[in-house]
Amino acid sequence: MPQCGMPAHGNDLRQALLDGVRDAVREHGASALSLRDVARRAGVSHAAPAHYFGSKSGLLTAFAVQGFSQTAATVLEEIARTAPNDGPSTLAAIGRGYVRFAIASPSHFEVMFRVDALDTASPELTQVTDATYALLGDTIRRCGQEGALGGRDPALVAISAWSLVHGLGSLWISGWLRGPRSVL
Amino acid sequence: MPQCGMPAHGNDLRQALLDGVRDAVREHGASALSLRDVARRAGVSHAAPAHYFGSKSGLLTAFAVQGFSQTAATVLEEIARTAPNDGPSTLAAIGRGYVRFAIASPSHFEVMFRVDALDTASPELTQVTDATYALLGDTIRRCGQEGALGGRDPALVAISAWSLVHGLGSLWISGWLRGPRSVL
DNA sequence: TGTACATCAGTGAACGCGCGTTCACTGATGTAC
DNA sequence: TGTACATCAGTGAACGCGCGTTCACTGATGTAC
Repeated sequence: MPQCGMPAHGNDLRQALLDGVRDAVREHGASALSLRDVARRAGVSHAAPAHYFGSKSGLLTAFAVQGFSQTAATVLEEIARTAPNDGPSTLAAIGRGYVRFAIASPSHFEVMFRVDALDTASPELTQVTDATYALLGDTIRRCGQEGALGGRDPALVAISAWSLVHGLGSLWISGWLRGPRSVL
Repeated sequence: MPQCGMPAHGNDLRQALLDGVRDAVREHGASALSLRDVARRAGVSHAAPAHYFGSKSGLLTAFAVQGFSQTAATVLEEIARTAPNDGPSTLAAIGRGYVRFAIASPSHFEVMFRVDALDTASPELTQVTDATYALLGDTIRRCGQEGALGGRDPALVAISAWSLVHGLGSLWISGWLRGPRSVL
């Protein structure tokens, strides 16, 4: 936390800028995001973000990386509080964690899948997405070993499971499942 | 179709502008879409879109309306070629149609769910989304009447079914299920 | 303790750009008589 | 057939704006001696 009344510095400012992205996306949507707005929210000059993140896509990529690792953390948390510890229970826990994160952090979730706005070549991004999704693959493989897939293709199970929770998170965020225009 | 070499007129131009949106979104993503680029693609002055659609959000809303009615058309087509005609088969056909449309028309699919860029108050939009999603509700109600829900809450079945196909379409479009960065 | 120097986080002014919208207009088309 | 008029789709110039990026700089902090 920055000292009271003082601008943030160092890692504080880095985090303050990422928080600015989160708030700006929540308020105006990811399409309308601007570096200058983010800098304004963090209370620094509009050139500061470039100093830390190089460019707008660098900032968004760092924000997406944060989102993926928070997703992993939420998922692991959900697994940890789950019993029994078998494959299908773990898979269900992953799903709950994924949706919980999407609903709790819609700005992150939205930017994470705005592929056209990210530096997809970023090693940090590659690493964190690989780590996050390895969890899913491992768990489904475990389900297979435990005979819980009933002969289904593990890859299809993975795609189905992921689609279900990803769609649920997306629809919730875009508002079709709640509010006055809810269709259900 | 406009005559060869001549600029489009009337409904032709309207359609040419919508086609311009489709191509621009496909090439640069929905975030980067500009009225001027769309007009350039349609071969008209940059003030022409305003003449037909009033504003940028008017253009995007018209594009989303087109997307929703094409979704409905694809779904109906898929239902028509399906036998038998019972609730569950129809539900599966709706899912296939939905995903088929998303993959065939990624630009439309993307804009349809960019809620923050649309005139959500538009009566045309309200009407076409209501009509599209009524199909889902009706079919699930039919499944219930046929005893095919096994006592499940119809609303939850609807959300699950929609989440599954929506997530599949979204993930496919954003590229996580295909290409060199495919995680599966 | 004091002096000189290096570092570097963050500044602020400047740049050129493409944007969405507005508006008076043009010129082709259709209608009335 | 010819003339006068109305319509309106689309033009093009102009507007003010906020944007992302660049860059020489400042000034606080830390280190060497």
